[in-house]
Amino acid sequence: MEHAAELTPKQCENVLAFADQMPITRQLVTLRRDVPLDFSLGNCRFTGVPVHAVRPIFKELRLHRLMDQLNDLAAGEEDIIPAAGTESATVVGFAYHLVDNQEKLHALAKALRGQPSFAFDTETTGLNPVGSDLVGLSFSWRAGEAWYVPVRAASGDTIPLARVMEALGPPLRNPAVRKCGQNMKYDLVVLRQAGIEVGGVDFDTMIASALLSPGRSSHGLDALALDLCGHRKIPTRELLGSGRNEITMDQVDTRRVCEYACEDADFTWRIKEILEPQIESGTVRSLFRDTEMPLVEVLTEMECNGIALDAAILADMSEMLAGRMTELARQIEDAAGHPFNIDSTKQLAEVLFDEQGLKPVRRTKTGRSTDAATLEALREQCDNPIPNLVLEYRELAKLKGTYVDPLPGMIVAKTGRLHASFHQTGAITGRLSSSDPNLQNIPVRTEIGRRIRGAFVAGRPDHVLLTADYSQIELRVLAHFCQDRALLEAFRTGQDIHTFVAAQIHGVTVDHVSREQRGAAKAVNFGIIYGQTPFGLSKALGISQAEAKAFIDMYFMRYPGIRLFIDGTIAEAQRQGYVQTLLGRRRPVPELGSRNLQQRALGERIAVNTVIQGSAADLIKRAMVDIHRELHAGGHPSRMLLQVHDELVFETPREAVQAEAEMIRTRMSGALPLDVPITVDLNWGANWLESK
DNA sequence: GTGAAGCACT
DNA sequence: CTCTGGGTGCTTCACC
Repeated sequence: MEHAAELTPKQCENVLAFADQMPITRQLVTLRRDVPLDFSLGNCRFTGVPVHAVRPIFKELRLHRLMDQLNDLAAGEEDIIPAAGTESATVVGFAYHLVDNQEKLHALAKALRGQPSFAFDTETTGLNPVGSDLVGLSFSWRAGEAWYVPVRAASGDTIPLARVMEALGPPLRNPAVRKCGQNMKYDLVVLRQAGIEVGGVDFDTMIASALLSPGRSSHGLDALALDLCGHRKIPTRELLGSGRNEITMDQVDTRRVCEYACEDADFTWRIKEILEPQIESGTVRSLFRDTEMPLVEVLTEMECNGIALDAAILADMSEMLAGRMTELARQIEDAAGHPFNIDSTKQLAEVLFDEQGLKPVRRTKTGRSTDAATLEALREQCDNPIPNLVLEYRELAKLKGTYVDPLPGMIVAKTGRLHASFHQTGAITGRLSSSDPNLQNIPVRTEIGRRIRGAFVAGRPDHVLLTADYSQIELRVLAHFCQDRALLEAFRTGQDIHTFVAAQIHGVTVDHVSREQRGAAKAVNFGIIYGQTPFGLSKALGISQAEAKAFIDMYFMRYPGIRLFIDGTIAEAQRQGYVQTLLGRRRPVPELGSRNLQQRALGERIAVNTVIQGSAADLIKRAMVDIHRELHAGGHPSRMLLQVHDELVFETPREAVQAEAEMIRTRMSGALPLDVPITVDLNWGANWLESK
């Protein structure tokens, strides 16, 4: 028997190398009969090789066509999977089962009901869980063994979805059966749309990894399987292709999806077995168990809820912006004397600096900067109209291209709403991030930008959007950490903190503080959080560096506790190599070990900022979990829609808004016990703009 | 496809 | 003398 295959010489080399180092303990499964094979790969010839020795070679090299041929060869030996409990200790292999009839389905469901815990994964038609359809589910509760249940396939019969849900729904819902998964929120959203609310959400490997190894570059399953298990997973690209030829999972041959999906569940289980003991014995146990894992379900619900958008408002804005941008473009090109692409920084730099003779302010890595700060400086230094026109053009282009035009197209047809993704491991500090679309950077600063917020509306009759903002949360966290008496006192007496600080620094009473004095105090207050330098402050306030330095010195003299906190935090980071937030979230700060002065300064800023920003993130996460529980306890009609770092947005019936606001205020201000009061500002209205 | 520049938010 | 605020995600251009 000879099976020729088109292999590159390099692949042949790999096969031979792999076959050579294939110890007998790497045999995947024990075949009932050995079928010696003679075959050739390219110009390499193999003779008398047992099937079971060649299978792992093909598998490791992802030679699916050859695997198919091999399976044909071994026809009649389908049942090569050792029955439970019979596998020998030397078998370290893969036993992946395709559940393609009712009997197998019921056997699986029965097995799942009997497990104290299992890993599961879903395959879908898309990357965004809302609006994607379920293609199949995979399960595993023992390393090396997994099951795949197709519910939607390109070819071949599948068991009707209703039957699958009937069988698998009970074990999935059962809170007594602990579930683990990789990025479980994704699967929870998918299954919720299929009518299943998964219970017993217990262990997310992605989140565990993020807490245990915050310095890792990736917490993806592929990376974890490689690093923790030494296993190179089938790349998704191999099933779906890439670019214009990309297909969806429901178009892939079910047997190949089975291999892929089972591998996901299998390795999720193996990784959970590795990480769980580390979580349970480590300092992050409570953070993981009491905050991050419960938050998975909160975010699942937020994503399913989505937020309504008034597309007509944005359509009007788009037209208005287009008109104004055309006008600006014409004026810019008139001034330049010829048409050019204003969006191109390279072309703009040529116009400004080569043709118009303006003096470059700052260099970028590749050329001369044309950013907003540069254009503002150019506007001041000459009467050329172009910088100012470009500034306005840029503002409008940003709003139109990033928000006004794309957002309406992202409304999910089935719900009529926007469903952003919130990423729990997105930010190294512990903050959430948002994407597809990012609803955490909707404009608010400029008048025209704010109008976009007006398009985010309460989507149900007689409802309002209710927003709850932590007031000065990072400064309160700072006050809590540094225990500076003056700062604590300011918050305890309910002062406007910037006015208060300005009054203390200038030695006047709060009612004698000028606008400028308050603005300067505010800039310094924020600067402390971000690790600002005299240079940065002087730029922010338009004062000299000497003045800025004097102001900062005065600040630290007035609040010596802050200086001690900053120095102590940096020293701790140097000693331990990492910093820690209120709830014990860690972040390594390797920059502090750098020989580069600039890098070390960055490390110092990172250390201080992470403690403050990360602790504020801990706080709002706790509040979200508490509020979610209260909402589910019953009697509360509000839905949580968005989180924007220090703000939560809810949709609430107008008649209940007062009571809901008070409940939310209580939960948010009581989320964690700080040594300063935590105040929450609540506002509501028909849209996000009115509720601010 | 990838990196850089620029900019929206907190 | 040089550098000079933490953390994200998205769009566009330019280049490979």
